[in-house]
Amino acid sequence: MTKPTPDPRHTLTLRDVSEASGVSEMTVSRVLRNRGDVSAPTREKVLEAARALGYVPNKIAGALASQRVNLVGVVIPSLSNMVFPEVMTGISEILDGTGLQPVVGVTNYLPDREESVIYEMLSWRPSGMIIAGLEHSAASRAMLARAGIPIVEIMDIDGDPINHAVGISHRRAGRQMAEAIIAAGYRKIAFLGTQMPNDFRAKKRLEGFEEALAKAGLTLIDREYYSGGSALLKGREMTAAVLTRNPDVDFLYYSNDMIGAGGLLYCLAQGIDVPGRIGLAGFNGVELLDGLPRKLATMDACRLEIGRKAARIIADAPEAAQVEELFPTLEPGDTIRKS
Amino acid sequence: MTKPTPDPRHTLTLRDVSEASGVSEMTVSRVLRNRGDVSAPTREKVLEAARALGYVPNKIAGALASQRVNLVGVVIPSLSNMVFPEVMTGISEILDGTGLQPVVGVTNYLPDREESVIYEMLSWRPSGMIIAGLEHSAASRAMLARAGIPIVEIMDIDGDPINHAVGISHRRAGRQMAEAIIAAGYRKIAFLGTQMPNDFRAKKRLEGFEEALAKAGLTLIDREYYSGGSALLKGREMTAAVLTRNPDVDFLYYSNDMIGAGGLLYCLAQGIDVPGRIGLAGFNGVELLDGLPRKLATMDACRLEIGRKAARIIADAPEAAQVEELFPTLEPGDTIRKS
DNA sequence: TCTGCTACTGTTACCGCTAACAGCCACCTT
DNA sequence: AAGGTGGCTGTTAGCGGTAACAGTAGCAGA
Repeated sequence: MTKPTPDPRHTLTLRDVSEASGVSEMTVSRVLRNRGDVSAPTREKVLEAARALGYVPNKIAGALASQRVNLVGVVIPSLSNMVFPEVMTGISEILDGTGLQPVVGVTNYLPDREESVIYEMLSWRPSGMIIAGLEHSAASRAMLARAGIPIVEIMDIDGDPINHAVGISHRRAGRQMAEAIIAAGYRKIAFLGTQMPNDFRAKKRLEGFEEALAKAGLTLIDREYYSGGSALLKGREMTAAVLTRNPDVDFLYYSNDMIGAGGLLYCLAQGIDVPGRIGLAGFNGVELLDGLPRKLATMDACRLEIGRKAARIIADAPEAAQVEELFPTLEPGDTIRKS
Repeated sequence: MTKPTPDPRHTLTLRDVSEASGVSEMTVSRVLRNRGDVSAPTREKVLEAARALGYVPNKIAGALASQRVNLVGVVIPSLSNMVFPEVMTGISEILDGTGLQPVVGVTNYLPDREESVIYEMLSWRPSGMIIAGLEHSAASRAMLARAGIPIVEIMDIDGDPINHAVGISHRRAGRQMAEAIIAAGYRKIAFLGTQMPNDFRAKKRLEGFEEALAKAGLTLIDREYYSGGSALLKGREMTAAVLTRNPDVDFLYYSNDMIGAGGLLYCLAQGIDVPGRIGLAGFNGVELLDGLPRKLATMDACRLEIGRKAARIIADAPEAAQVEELFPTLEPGDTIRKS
């Protein structure tokens, strides 16, 4: 319970260290950054003084003078989604070796908020930006395009990137899942997903899904949306609703694993034969699924790898814009009949 | 797929806007910050020019000149924990109205990493710092103490804060849970938790728990630790292991809800009578629990409120150090016998 | 002995913005 | 008419570092 400032003096600057060690500020700066030649004894003296004083460099001044900022902005829609923390892990993993540091901004799926987060971040002149999705306001795109730094849009590649992009085709992912379901013999298929008008990737998956259904002469026999609340619980509730409305449905396609898991638990509790009577599938490949009584069919979104590749692009800052497509694998689990 | 810099010129500065609008840089600065008196026509002209050019202010220069940084450092052990995203929500909620902005740093429960994250953050001279836990290296404590900004340690209050603190007593939480369990008539109690040597809060809960057991003349009849992997799955596995070793155990106390949920699913699948034959309890009150077939007993850690209060302290920057204790409520759910 | 080079340290001029203060003008006031 | 007074705009001097360049000393080679 000490006071925050035990020492009444001003915050320390290079000058303080310089005076304490008897060399110029420039030499102190060199020692602290490990740049240029400094004799061993001087270096020792300086480090000693800096340590004794508890000096912490001022990066604001440093960045202004050197025109270099070791920050990478990362803009994502949500932290509670389970998927973005994993992307962050991939990013940190790569950035850790480069002296670059990620700074996270959260948009809550709101375009306005995204715009202000981007603006705020750019005003700190980061070395690069990583942003989820390809859909941004015109102003956001313009800001990013003229920032003069590498921009990487992640998660999705179905669209026109500002600069670089790393992700999967959600449209294709939806299509693939539909094809697998149809091949397994299911015909009365329902969709259950988020209401969120701004979850463009879920929307694209559904588009691809319906496209493939149409090609097989099928249409969704029901759809159910939710927003907010406990995803697991919503999964149960929505599943109950669909099964009541359409007792003859034979497949439930969920827009994410969490609600899929809720649905699975519900079906099992009802004693429904899964995957015989009803099949289930989600999307994402969250590790949570490993602990369920039965393994939910899903598709891995390559989150870790997306984070890694995006960070690598920022670190390398290649001249030419690149688009890296990753290919998610369909994991049939135990909730789709073996055809 | 445009190039990142459509315009070959240097990045824009106040001077560019000033020239474009025919007024001094100072006036532009005033308009852009909404500070001081500027005539309506001038303001219009400046805003127009800034918008047309796509000017984004340089906060680095601004911060250096004004000695004010609208950043709040938030240091947490992990993002995938489910608990910290909620704390972040509380923080953002309050900070949103103040012009302050949170910047997250993740330590992965490593003291060394915590130290460097703190150092890095302080070097940006934030307006305040929010840090999880009371246990930090001597160097970390020293840096924070002499930073001259409000420091709020969150989650825990069993210890000696550097400055402010907001949290619950985990020792007391453990004790309370033990008392409830004993009161319900359980006697053969086992603990299942994380191995993590640096999860001090889980450790304190266990201490409090054992303390209360001891007072009733009981000791844990078994304990099982894990690290890494899917918590839900680990919960199943550990539960199986404990039940095999000690078929007569009658209560399983989990260090978090996720493994508790795994244990619950396992017990239900085995047809074990919960809470008759075996009782279960976790810790945290994660919303996931709402979707389980049966509601797991738990204790709410007040995460949202902790985030809010911490942010409020930073925003108000009170002179006197304050310690705010919150009191978690025990939610018996359906997995403890009604005594 | 003088030159040239290397190893080390210091000096100067900013980086882009803002605090503080200094005008200037129109309009009152007395 | 002299002296406020407020509204608006500009000037100056940094903020705390770093790039670029300028010494200085010591030593090897010619």
